[in-house]
Amino acid sequence: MRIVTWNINGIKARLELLLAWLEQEQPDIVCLQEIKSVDEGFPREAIEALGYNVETHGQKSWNGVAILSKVPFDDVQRGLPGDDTDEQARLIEGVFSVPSGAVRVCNIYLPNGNPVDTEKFPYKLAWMDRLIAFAQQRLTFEEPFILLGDFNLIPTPVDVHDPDAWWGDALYRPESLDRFRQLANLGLTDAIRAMTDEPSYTFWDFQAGAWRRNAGIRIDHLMLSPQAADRLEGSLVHKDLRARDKPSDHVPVEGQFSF
DNA sequence: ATGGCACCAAACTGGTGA
Repeated sequence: MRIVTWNINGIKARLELLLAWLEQEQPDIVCLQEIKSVDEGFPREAIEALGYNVETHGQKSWNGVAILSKVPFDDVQRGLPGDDTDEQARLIEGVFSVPSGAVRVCNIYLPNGNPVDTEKFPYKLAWMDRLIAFAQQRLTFEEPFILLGDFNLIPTPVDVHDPDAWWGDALYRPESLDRFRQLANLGLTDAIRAMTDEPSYTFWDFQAGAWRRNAGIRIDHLMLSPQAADRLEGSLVHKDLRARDKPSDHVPVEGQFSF
């Protein structure tokens, strides 16, 4: 089973590229972030026509997440628990049946957190604290659990073209990294790092010739419970998509599993 | 080098992103 995370930076702006890529690659489950659309505006029919089931958790203009799956959904949950006042659409989770049992796939768009001297940064940290509690609960199921998405977090210096320039950014500073390590130390395996030591960037800014200079960062991750990590067969960053016409600034990141 | 580019809502400019 091929499971993908992709921040598409606007479903309306990226629909043509998404449809062509789905037809070409035929992934089993695709988790999208930053759909920037309300549920009613999401082009579900065009995606369903390619054989996918579609579940969305949308929002006007910003944020928004969706899961596309060839396997039917057994269950869907929307929103990160722990703060009833949080109205930002940043989490959707699906449960799927596979021959060996159930697979739980949780798709997140973790807050960016910049600038750090605004309320955006404490919001990011509080969101991460809630995510740690959520993941801890999910891990008690002792089942294949895949927490994937745009984490807006650079795990190590290998994951950034210029560590000194980025140090202090909300994506790469002690408060953010502490929480990411707490999350990983619950027992989650980074699917890319389990397979390669190469930098494996997943984002290149639209600005300043970042793609041309390979000035990238690795911020899109698949984090695996032990039961999911045991089934990991490979991983892949679809870097070629960054060179297409009208690309997203993020590329798809794929985990391959023996489910 | 805080600007550069791209998206969205919806004025023809500003908010947001990373």
